[in-house]
Amino acid sequence: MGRAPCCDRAAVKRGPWSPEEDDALRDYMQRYGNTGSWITLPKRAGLRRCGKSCRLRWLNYLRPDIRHGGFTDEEDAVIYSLYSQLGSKWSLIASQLERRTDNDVKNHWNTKLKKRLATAAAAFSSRSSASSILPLPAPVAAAHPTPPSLLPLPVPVPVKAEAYTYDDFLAPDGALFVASAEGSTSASLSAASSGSNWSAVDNAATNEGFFADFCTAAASDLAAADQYLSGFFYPLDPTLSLV
DNA sequence: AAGCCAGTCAACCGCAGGGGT
DNA sequence: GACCCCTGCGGTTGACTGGCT
Repeated sequence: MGRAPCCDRAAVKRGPWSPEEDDALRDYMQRYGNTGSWITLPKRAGLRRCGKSCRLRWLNYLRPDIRHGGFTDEEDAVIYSLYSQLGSKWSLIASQLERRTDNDVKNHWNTKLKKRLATAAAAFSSRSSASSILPLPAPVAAAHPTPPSLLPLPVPVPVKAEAYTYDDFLAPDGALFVASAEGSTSASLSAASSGSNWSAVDNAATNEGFFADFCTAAASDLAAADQYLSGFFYPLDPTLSLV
């Protein structure tokens, strides 16, 4: 037996909102706010809509304090970094971006960022002299459990302006960082405990030692490594990993 | 000009979880 | 503890749009 629907589907309008409906909801929210429940709001506002639909319309579109589209490079950097750590926690990621909604961030990721990342990964895989030993999975393919130590996130997340370079992956003594965490799915924790703070590490480490292989391969092709890394993995502020 | 196709994004759906009883 | 109600979330769908043939 299925779950009871939240409203009478035959009695409510569905699909795109008309300007008149937008006006009605906006007027109501600006006059009274949602002092009751979303379920009862349509009746109070004179709308033939499901309460959930009203909530979504208001939160994702009509609310005055949100922006649509036009994601900046810095915002992209935050999204890449947080996705690499948190997976598809869109509301959490959106909360780290000023005036962005989870739906907007999710759409932006699915339509642009994910493809950009896959294209770059494929490009690196095909041109790297060491590509034969690189499994090169799509680095963002698998969402993984959120490390408890990463939460709660500071607001807003500080982000370095520049992207990673190969040098960022060298330990202070010049050794490759990942050499000490090869194959470990908790590489990010190792990074944190050793004073590093590379969000990319955890992401890459979820892929069966991919990152260790990558660094080994990259040692013979630094230019390719730089190109691959820059623009996709960004160092975060140390406090993010060391809560 | 018409048809096709890929990209974009608003909206829907079902589930999880919190709070109240 | 069990149940119900409601909100919030993430995955998915489908309408729309613009570019290409």
